[in-house]
This record gives sequence, C-alpha cells and structure tokens, in this order.
Amino acid sequence: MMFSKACEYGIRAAVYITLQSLEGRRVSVTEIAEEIDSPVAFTAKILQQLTRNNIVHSVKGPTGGFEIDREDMDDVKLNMIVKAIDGDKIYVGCGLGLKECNANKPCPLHDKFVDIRTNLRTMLQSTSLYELATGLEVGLTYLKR
Amino acid sequence: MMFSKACEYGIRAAVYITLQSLEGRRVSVTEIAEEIDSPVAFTAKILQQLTRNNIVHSVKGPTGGFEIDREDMDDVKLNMIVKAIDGDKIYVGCGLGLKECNANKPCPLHDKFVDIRTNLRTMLQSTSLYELATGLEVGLTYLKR
DNA sequence: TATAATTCGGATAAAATTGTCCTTTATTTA
DNA sequence: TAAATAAAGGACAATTTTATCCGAATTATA
Repeated sequence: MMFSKACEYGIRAAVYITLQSLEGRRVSVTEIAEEIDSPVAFTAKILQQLTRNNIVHSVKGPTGGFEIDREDMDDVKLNMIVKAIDGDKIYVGCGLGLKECNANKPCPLHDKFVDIRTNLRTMLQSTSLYELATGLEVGLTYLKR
Repeated sequence: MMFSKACEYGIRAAVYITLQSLEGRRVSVTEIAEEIDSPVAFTAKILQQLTRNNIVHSVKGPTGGFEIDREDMDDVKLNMIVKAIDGDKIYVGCGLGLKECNANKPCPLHDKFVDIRTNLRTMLQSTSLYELATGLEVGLTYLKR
C-alpha cells in the first residue's frame, strides 16, 4: 500500500527477530519466513540487506541465525529499515512524480502532501523495533496472515 | 512515492485538461503528453480509463481530443482518479501487507497508519480538479519536470 | 464522398519487482 | 578433522508494471 513487498517483509522479519531476541532466541530464515508468512528465499535476500546495514546481526553455521542486540531494539527505527530497502523515495519523491518539485516550484499537490509526508516521516523516525515487538509480546498485535 | 506511475500521469493529465478546458480548448493526447512530460502511448491508455470512468470526456476525429465539463471540474475529486487507476488498495491495504489486519487483529503498525491514511483519504476526497488547475493558471504550481 | 485527424483497443515489448535454486563460505560439534 | 548446519551470494525465472506499435472506428471538413 505504501511500501514495497520487500520492505513489508523486511519490517515484519525485523519485528519477529526482535521479539525472539527478547527471549534470547536466535532464529533462522526458515523459521522467520514461516512465522511472518513470507517466501523463504526472498526473505533471505532481504535479511542480507538488513545485515549489511547493521540493522540485524547474523551468525553462520549450526546454532546460527539472526538476532538483534537489546540496545539496537531501541536504536533501530522503522525509517532505517525503509531506507535500507526502498531507499529514500518516500521522503524525497513528489506525489505526482515530478523530478523538480519543491516549495519554490511546487506541483499542484505539493502543499497538500507536505503534512501527510511529515506525519509519515515522524512516525517512521520515532517508532522502534522494541516498541513494535512488545505489542506482539502482549498479544495486542499480530504478524501473520 | 505513493501512487503508481499510471496514476501520477492520470492526475497530471486530468489537471492539464482541466486547465485547457477552462480556456475552452480541447486537447489531444500528443499535446497532453508533451505538456505533462509523460510517454504518449502510455498516457493514451490511461486517458481511456479516465474516459470510461466518465472523469474526462473524449471526442474522436479532427478537432477531437479531451475535455472536461465545467461542472465536472468541481465534482471530480482526486480520489475518483486514484480509484479508477490504482483501485482502492490505498484505502484497503495494511501497511505491512497483512491480509487480515484490522482493529480487532491489528498489525504492529496498524494504529500508527490509521491517522496517516485518514489524512490522505480526506485530502483526496476533498481536492477537485478545478482547485488544482487554478493554481496552475495563476502560475503558482507546475506540471512539468 | 474522400481524406485526414483523432481516439479506441488489441498485441506485444521492455523494465522493474518479486521470487526460486544452487553453490560457496563460515562455524559448530561429534 | 569430518560432517552437518546456517547465512551469503550469484544466476535465473515468474509476475507485474510501464511502455510501444499498429490497425480499426469515428468524425470534421475540403
């Protein structure tokens, strides 16, 4: 609706890893994909991106998998995940797709979009993985289906 | 950023047609595509959709082209164009792509998205083609580049 | 009535996104 | 040290979106 599939899977995966890391569990791609209901191999690719961007931490070999440091659960905000996967088009782009659209030379929708975009950015910048995972833990929110 | 390319072109085209119809001019796809800086043939397809949805009016043959009735300039709101081209996924979908995500069984981002989506919907439902075209007329806004 | 201009609509192509598969590399443990 | 397990990464396939092309239908006008 707003993000690419890749980004959606990325967020869901990161939240699930956070939830499990809170319990001290390291999780495999297989388990992640099962739990967030996403294609395994594709999810693996996305996790590689998150790993390269230091958003999650990966460990190879038996007992390996993905985890997130307690500290990072607070420090990693959604905007970092979105940026790592979808780039910054959400922040930069014009609602009507114009290359040069800004306050000086605005498209007809520019001003109307400013608020919406600002709200979105603020939300993404202020929402941490920890916050999202704890909602899950309490059973208030869900990641599947 | 938020809409598909098709939808972006559709909105830009409709606004341009409105602007010209205000001057009593009927415009061809060629002119439209030139003025809004979009691929001609693709734009033609999108205009067909807008025509079928009674958002713009088309006339075949020489002196033919696209136009919008003065009345429709006020009645046609952006949400009608978005719906005609992108469907209602903007309104319906879950931010994280979950099939069953609602207030009863919300995804971790559900509540955070409700506001943003509501703002967007309100904006689209209340913005008319006439309003957008007048900004262009006065030279306050732009459709190109 | 013939011609030219224009939209309509179908078929197809190109590009981007989504998704799969398989080999390599690192690491644990028996 | 050998075997087994898991992520990394490259090549490829399927699907969706974006884009082009061309003949058919419509209509103004010479």
